[in-house]
Amino acid sequence: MSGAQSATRALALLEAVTLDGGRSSANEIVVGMGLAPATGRRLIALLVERGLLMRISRGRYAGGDRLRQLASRVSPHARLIEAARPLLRRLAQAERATAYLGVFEGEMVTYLVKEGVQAGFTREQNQLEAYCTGIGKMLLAHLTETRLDAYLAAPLVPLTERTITDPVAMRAELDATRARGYAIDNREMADDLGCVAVPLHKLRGSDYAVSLSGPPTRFHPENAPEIAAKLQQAARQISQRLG
Amino acid sequence: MSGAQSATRALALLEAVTLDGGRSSANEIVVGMGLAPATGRRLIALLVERGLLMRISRGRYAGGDRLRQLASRVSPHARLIEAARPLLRRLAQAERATAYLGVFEGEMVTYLVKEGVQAGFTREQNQLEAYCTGIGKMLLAHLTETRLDAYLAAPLVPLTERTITDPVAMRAELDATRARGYAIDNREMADDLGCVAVPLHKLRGSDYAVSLSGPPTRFHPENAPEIAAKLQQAARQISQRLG
DNA sequence: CTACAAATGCTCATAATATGAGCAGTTCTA
DNA sequence: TAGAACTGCTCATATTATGAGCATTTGTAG
Repeated sequence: MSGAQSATRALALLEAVTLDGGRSSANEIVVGMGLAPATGRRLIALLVERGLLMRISRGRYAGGDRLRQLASRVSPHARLIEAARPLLRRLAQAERATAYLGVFEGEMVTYLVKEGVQAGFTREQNQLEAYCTGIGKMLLAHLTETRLDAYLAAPLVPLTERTITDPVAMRAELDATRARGYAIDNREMADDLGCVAVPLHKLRGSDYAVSLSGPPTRFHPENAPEIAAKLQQAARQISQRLG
Repeated sequence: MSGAQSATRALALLEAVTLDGGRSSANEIVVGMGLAPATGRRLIALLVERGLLMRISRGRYAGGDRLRQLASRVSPHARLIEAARPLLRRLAQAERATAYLGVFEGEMVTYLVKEGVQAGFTREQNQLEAYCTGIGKMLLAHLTETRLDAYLAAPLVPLTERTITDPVAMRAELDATRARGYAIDNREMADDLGCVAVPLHKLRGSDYAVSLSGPPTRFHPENAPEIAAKLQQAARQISQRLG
């Protein structure tokens, strides 16, 4: 608030000109904001030089290409990732397991956060098949009917003996998952891995899920309710953090 | 360049933080730019307040939602529109006709500029069917095979007795148009309207075309070569203006 | 739970910096 | 061709940004 008057003016001008979209002349906007014409032109020249504004004709300016370049770097997940990370780290340490945050993108699961035991091949930003992971099945369970039809049109390649590859069986599994409120992966992706996942509903337009995974002896369907409860608590705290 | 130091710094910081995407701490970026920490934090606070940056966690910032909002207002056509407008106005006045600039968007033609005689129902930003206008046929003639197949899958509704509604005939017409280098609309959209259009190739990723239209007595196929020549000259000047 | 480290928020004197008026040159329009 | 609007420049003034330093909060690690 205090200080940075010229920066404040420059940003206000950037917004005003961009939102106007070249309808009014720059001078009109400048004086409309109560600025001296000379000051306004200086700031506009600066914004043009930086590519944030673009001169479209005599006295007309509009948002520039650099604005799009910068906006393309804005990750809609960034805030959620950093809100979830510390909670997932704590949970992973307490349970001596690995905690994930994932989202369904392009028919696959993207892992946005991985915290805890650093075993396995998964890394952040990795994409994995959805049908054989806890997070994947949890997210598939909340797909619309048409989206799910499209997804199940492709063959489900088995990764272990227990991978569900039959579309009918998968639909039943997803129905059960939705009814239960959490997903269970019992050695469907790897023989030495079990997993439980719970949803993080409709944050910022997408559906996310968090999971906890580890050795199948502990991450066994029998222990799933207890693990799911802890995940649900973490999910609640994450949602709370985002306000 | 001269003046506006704090604005310059704020914009540089906005770019640096956004491009970094929350990987480095804000402090690192600030000192990396040679700024005093206090100054950097002031500017970051300002950018956050304006929504251009968003705090993702302790010391971590990334591009904010307002950046996307502003970028969504950036019209990729804006520069071309204003570059073309004065030339089309001059041409329209000299020929006592109406000049248009159009682009193919969403299977239809969007009229970006209309200059000259203000008759008819067309307005800027209006979308019209492509198959019965000069600009539309010129743009269709440069579509890829698959895109044209998709376009011609929908029925061509006749607007006058002369509208081309047969897909086979339309393909022949488009081949002729491409070979000829300009499109002719001989009362295909309205009984009292003729039109000639020439392309403005691949400016900023899209294909645009400009046209001149008026009464069918003057805008008759016989006069098309002469009118097309004038349009081509205008098209050349427009391209030149964009550098 | 405790302690540590880093980020945040604040004040304040200094002088560096933005300001805006005014003029000259340019570019577009009528 | 004439006129108007945009553009680019200089310069003295004082408004305004600056950055150091300290107090507070917040998150992390042991």
